[in-house]
Amino acid sequence: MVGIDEVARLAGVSTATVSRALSGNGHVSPGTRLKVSQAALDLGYVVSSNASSLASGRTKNVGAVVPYLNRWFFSSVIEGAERALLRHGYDLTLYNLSGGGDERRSVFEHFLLRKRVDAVIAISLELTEDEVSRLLALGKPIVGVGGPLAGVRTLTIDDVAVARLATEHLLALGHTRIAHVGGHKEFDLDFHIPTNRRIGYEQALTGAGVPLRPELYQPADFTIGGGYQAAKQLLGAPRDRPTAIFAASDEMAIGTILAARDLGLSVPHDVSVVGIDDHELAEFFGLTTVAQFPTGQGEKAVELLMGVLQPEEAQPEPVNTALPFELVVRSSTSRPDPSS
Amino acid sequence: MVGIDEVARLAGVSTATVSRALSGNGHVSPGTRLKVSQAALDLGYVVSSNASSLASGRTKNVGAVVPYLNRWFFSSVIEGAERALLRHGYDLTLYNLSGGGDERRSVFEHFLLRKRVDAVIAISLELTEDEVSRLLALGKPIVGVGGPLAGVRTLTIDDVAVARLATEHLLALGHTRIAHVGGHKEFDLDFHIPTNRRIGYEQALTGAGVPLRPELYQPADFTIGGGYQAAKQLLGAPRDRPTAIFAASDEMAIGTILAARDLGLSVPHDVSVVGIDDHELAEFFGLTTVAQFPTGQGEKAVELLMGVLQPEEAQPEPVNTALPFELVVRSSTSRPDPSS
DNA sequence: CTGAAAGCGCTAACAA
DNA sequence: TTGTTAGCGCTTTCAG
Repeated sequence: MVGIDEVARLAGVSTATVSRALSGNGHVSPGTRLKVSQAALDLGYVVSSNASSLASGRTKNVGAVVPYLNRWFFSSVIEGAERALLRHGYDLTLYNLSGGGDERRSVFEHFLLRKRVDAVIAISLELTEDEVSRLLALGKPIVGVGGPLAGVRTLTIDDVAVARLATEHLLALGHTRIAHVGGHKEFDLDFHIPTNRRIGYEQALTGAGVPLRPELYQPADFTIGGGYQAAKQLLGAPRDRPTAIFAASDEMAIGTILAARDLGLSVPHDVSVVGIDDHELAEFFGLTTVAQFPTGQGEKAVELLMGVLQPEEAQPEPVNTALPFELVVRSSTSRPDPSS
Repeated sequence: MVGIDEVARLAGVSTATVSRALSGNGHVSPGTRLKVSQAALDLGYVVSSNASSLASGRTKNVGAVVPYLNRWFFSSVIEGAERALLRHGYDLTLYNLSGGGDERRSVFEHFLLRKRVDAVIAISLELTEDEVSRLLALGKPIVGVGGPLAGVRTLTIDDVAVARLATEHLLALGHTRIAHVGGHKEFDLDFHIPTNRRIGYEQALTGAGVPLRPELYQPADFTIGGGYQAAKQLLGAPRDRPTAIFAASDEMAIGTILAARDLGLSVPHDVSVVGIDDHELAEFFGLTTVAQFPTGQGEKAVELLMGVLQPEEAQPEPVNTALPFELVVRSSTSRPDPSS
C-alpha cells in the first residue's frame, strides 16, 4: 500500500504539499501540483479515506436511509443521489430499514453515529425529533426527500397540487363521475401522502362544482394488485359506474387498467385512468400520469447537501423546496363516451 | 463527541481495556466487561469507525457494485446483502455503474481502492482480470453474484438447468410447440445468461425428442414491453401458433401474457406461459415460473464474505456455489387445448 | 487479565 | 508557496 510519503519523496516535496496538491485545499504552485499528481499517478497512490477522515473530520461519505429499496421510487431516488455523489467524490452508504423496528433503532444508534457519514439523506421517512436532533447535534446535516420534516431541509412534491392536476385533467375532458383509488391509512403515517392526494382530488371536484360521492373512493396499498382489487369494486358497480378513475400511484393505476380489461371495459373508451409517478411501466400501459422525477430528486438532495458541506457561497436555500411535476398525457384518458 | 478515554475514566480502566471489552478482541474479565459496557452506554459512546479502521486496518464496510439499481433483481440482492451485513455490524457502500463506462473506471480506480471497504460484492458484473487482480492484490476478497468470475468466489444459478426445468414443465404438460423469448445478444456480455437459458430450453426439447424450430425463437430485452413485442410476433403467426411460451425472465413472461390477451388468446387455455425469477409481479399475473431467490443470494454472498473476513473456522468453500431454484406452478400453464 | 505506549496515514496550524 | 510537526481516536504489541 503506497502512502503519501512515498509520493512526497518521488515528487521531492513534503507530505503536506502532497496533501494540499491532491486535495485542492491550500495553495500550491502549478508546477508542484503537476509534479505531485504525476508522482501519485506513477505510484498508483490513492488516499486512505480513513486516515484522511480522521485527520480532517470529513468522511466524504453520506448515509442514505430508505424504508424499502425494492420499489421503483426509492431505488430511483437512490440512483440519482448516488450518481450525483460520485461526481462530487463522495460515497453513498445505504441503510435500508425494511427489516423492521429493531433495525431502525440499530441504524440510528450505532451506524449513523459511528462518524462514518458527513450527512444523511432520509427518503420518505418521518424521522423522530430525537433522531433529528441527535444527528444535528453531531453536526450532520440532513436532507429529507418525500415529505416535510421539522427542522430539516426537505424536498417534496406538492401532493395536493399534483392530485388536483390529475383530477382537473379528467374534469377538463368532461368527466364528472370520477372515482379515486387512494392509500390505506397505514400509508399515511409518513407524510400523509394518501390524505394529501385525496384532498387534491376533492378540491378539484369541489372547484368544478362536482359533488363528492363517498362510494367513488376506494383505498388500496399502492401495488398493482391492490389497485386491481379496488378498481374492480369501483367498476363493478351495477349503476353509475365511474367514467374515470384517478389512482394515487401509477402502480395502482396499472392495476386499474388491468381490472377494467378483465371486466370487459375498454380504456379509455369506457373508463379513463390517470395515475401519479410516471413509473417505468407507465409508458408501456399508455398511462396518463403526473410525473414526478425521483432520480432528479436524489440529485437535488445531493446538491442541497453539498451547499451545506462545501459552503463556497452561502446559499440560503428555503427550508422546504417544492419539486417539479408534470402532466404526461398518454392513451389512457379521453373524453367520456357520450352514450354512457 | 465522547471518546474512548472518557469511557475508560468512567469505568476506571485503561483505554486498551475498553477497546478489548467493546470489540471482543482479547480477554477481559466478565466484571470489567460489564463495567465498561455500562460506562459506554451511560455516555452514549460509539466508536469512531475511522479511527478504528485506521488503527486496525479493518473498515467493517463492504462495497457492493451493481450495473443497475433500478431493477427488481439487483435491488433485491442488495436488500438481502444489506440486511445480512447489518447483522454482522457491517455497512454497505453502494456503487452503481448505470451511468456509463467512465463511471466504472472511476469507481474502480478511486473509490474501491480508497481503503474504505474490506471486501467487494459484484452483482451480475463481469469484472476484468485487471479489476479482479487489483482488488485481490489489496487483500480485498471479492464475491460475485450472478455469474462465474475467474479467480473469484461466485454464486450462480445454473441457468441451463433452470431453463431446462421450465421447459420440461411445459413438455410434461404435453406441449410440443414451445416457443422461447430469449435475450438479445447485448445481454449476453455478462455471463451469457440468455445463451445458457436458450441452451437449457434446447436441451429439454431435444431430450424429449422434439425438433428445434428456429421460428419459435424471439429475442427481447428483458422488459415487459420487449416481451410483449416478441410474444406478438410469436403468437401472431397465422399457422402453427405455439401452444406454450417459455420466457427467459418473468418480466418478459408478463409481457407475453399481456400480448396474448391483446390478441384475444386466453392464458393458459390457448397458450401456456412460464418465466424465470419469481418476480414480485409474478403472483399477481398468476405466472408459473422458476424462482430464484435474490435476497437469499445477497445474504449468501455476505456469509461467504464473512467466512473469509472472520475466519474463525476455516471453511474451504467451493469456488462456485450453485444456488437453489424452484418451479412455482401458478395458473399460466396447463395442458394444451386438445382442439388446437 | 490489564496497562503503557507506539503507531495507523493523513491534515492543518504554524513557521519559514 | 512550502516544510515541520502535532495530533485525529483508536488498536495492538509488549510488559507486567
